[in-house]
Amino acid sequence: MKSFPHREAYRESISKVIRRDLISGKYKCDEPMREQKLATRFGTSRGPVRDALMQLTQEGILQYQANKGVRVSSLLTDEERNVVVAMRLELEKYCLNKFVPDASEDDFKNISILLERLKNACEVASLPEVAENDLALHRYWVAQASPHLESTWVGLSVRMIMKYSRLENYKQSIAEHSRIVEAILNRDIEKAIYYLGENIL
Amino acid sequence: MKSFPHREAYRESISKVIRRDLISGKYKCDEPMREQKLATRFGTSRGPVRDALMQLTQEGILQYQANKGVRVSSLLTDEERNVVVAMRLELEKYCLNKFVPDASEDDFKNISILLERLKNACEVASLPEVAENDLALHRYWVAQASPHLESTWVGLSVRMIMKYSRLENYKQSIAEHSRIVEAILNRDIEKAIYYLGENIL
DNA sequence: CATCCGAAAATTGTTAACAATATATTTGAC
DNA sequence: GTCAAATATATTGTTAACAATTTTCGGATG
Repeated sequence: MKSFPHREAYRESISKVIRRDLISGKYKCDEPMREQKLATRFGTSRGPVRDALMQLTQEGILQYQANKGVRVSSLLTDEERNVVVAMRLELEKYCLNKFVPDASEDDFKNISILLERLKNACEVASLPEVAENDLALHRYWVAQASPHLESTWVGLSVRMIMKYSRLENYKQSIAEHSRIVEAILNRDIEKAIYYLGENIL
Repeated sequence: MKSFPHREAYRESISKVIRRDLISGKYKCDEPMREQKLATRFGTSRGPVRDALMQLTQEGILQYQANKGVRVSSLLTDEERNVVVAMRLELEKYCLNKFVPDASEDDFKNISILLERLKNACEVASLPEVAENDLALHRYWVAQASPHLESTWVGLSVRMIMKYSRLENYKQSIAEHSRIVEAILNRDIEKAIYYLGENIL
């Protein structure tokens, strides 16, 4: 039994956990993130933790100051959020256009699974779970259509979701995503993009 | 004489140099970047080099594979580039709208200096210099208007410029930026944004 | 000659110790 | 008691050594 398949799981898995904590509001705004504390929490040395923190800084949800470490970044202003929304929508529309015609049966199956997971999370009504599965679903077609732009998309989406999450409308979230996925399964690009526009705002 | 004012210059300065090298095509596509080689080149250990490489990876110009390090990322497709252009334009329009009304005399002076530098670089006709000063000028109003979105902007802009640079039209670049800056100095937002749209594409 | 296997080399991933900086605490003068 | 300087503590930045993985290369085998 291997404890880690490819060693590089560390950086990614640590940043994933911290990202989730940030989305679920576990850290206050401007609160400093201490490397040693996180390192002991994750059972590693400070190295991989620093990697993860730097990645999140680049995504924009943490803020770095020389010799002072990173703090939780202040939220976007309403105007900034609008810009981010517009950019994300632009990006994701392109991805759907690209993804829908070429999608395989496997893709359809994967999307259905992700939608199911989102539904479950919504029924349990656990905000961080909902956020994670919401992003995972969208991320799927982004990654398939354009690996190049995936990291850009992550940065935009996470910060958009942190500002204020409509995600608390669990029923609505289920309905919106069901419509999008249904349109995709029918290879109806127009409809998929239309419902996407209703979902992302 | 201090050898480094705030220690954290390393990460930033190293990534700046590597970014310039990448823009000027010093590395072939898919070429692996060896950490030790870079470390000796910059006279540091591998640590700061890894930091810089990870940052550039997050910007999207390098590509990471577990246990294999980073390679030069393949270029955007034409379609992807169009999306990136649209996103950057969206972002930068917002920044100009925000920046122009509130800009101080110091801001005007700084912009004029940056424009002058760009002109000089264009006359020397050194592509990497032109690219750097082009980005530095645009970056100024982005940073002033929205520090939150600065790193997002950097990622978009660098990848846009790497794809194919209209920058080789040195005369045109000077004219375009002169017009933008002139409009800004007159606090004419409409015109500034109009000329920006002509410049970014 | 091609190919598979294994050892050696090169490279990345992680760690702990050390250096430099920032923060908190104490001390002392007034 | 208050403020400032000095000291101690905590935290980040860097490094070199070690561990794990990947790549390279030589040789045995068919």
